[in-house]
Amino acid sequence: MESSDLRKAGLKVTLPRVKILEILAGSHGRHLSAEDIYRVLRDQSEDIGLATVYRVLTQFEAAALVKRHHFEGGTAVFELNEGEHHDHIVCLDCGHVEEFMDSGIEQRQTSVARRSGFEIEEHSLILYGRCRREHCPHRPKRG
Amino acid sequence: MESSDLRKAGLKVTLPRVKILEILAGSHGRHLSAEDIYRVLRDQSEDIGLATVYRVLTQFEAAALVKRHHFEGGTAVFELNEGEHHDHIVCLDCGHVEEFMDSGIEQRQTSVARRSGFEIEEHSLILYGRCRREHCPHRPKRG
DNA sequence: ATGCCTGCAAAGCTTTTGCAGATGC
DNA sequence: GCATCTGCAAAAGCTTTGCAGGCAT
Repeated sequence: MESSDLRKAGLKVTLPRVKILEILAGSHGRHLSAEDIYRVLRDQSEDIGLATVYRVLTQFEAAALVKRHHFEGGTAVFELNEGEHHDHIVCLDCGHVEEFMDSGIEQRQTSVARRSGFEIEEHSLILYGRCRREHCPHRPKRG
Repeated sequence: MESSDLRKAGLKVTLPRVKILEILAGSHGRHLSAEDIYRVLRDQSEDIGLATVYRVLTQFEAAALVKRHHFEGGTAVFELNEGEHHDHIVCLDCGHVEEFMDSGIEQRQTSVARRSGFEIEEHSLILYGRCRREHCPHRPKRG
């Protein structure tokens, strides 16, 4: 994920865009909100406005460079679009997010939709639960 | 769905609450936003504030009288909680919502979660597609 | 040089909250 | 009578937009 991807998407290679891509790439699968990214930028002493973060993320989404998700709680989170589709399990205690893909679920979705006379364009599947790990601090906020 | 349900939930039987229950019950499965309900109330010349609609819906949700869903677009929609669980297919053209339940999907969700070390508390599954019906006007706004 | 980008501030939209008065039980 | 409830208006939270200047190509 680099500058060439920006060019390919018809976007000029600018500092904010490159920085935001880097942050998403370095998030190790964590799903970041606009505010999260903005905070990281400030920590790096980058002079980039929150509005720009939103604008860039929206452009990235339109260019299919990132995916936007609406987990519980009003704020959207973003992750790099690595190509292969997956769904999410979110821990209600610690906010930890795990990704999964189950072709059985995908298939049944398609047939359920067809049975109802729909042609699926996309879907959103989010499981909410408890991960019960040692590191899980039973705090409801994302770390 | 009547006054007794309110009492059972520890809520006083007041005009706004009864009216809102009625509107949800009379929506024939349509999923209404707070604003939708507020509009219906105004049409009925009921002098009930939008803040009250939100408050009542939140209380109803806590009392498990209604379910809240976040379909695409920032606004939440509500439906009566009739007991049996189901998921949703939303038409991207006309906003038509169909409900479904597939025990195969439910089962696989549980096993996928267990495999990841989670215990599922709840889930959100929404399919987005095109219903392609005669009545489907290809307009993106909810009718 | 030109047109796309950005920062800032202000606005937009949905939802929540504070408060004084009203209402159910 | 007393606690709960409601209307209004104001605030809050997330996100978008207008505008004037800045930067990539």
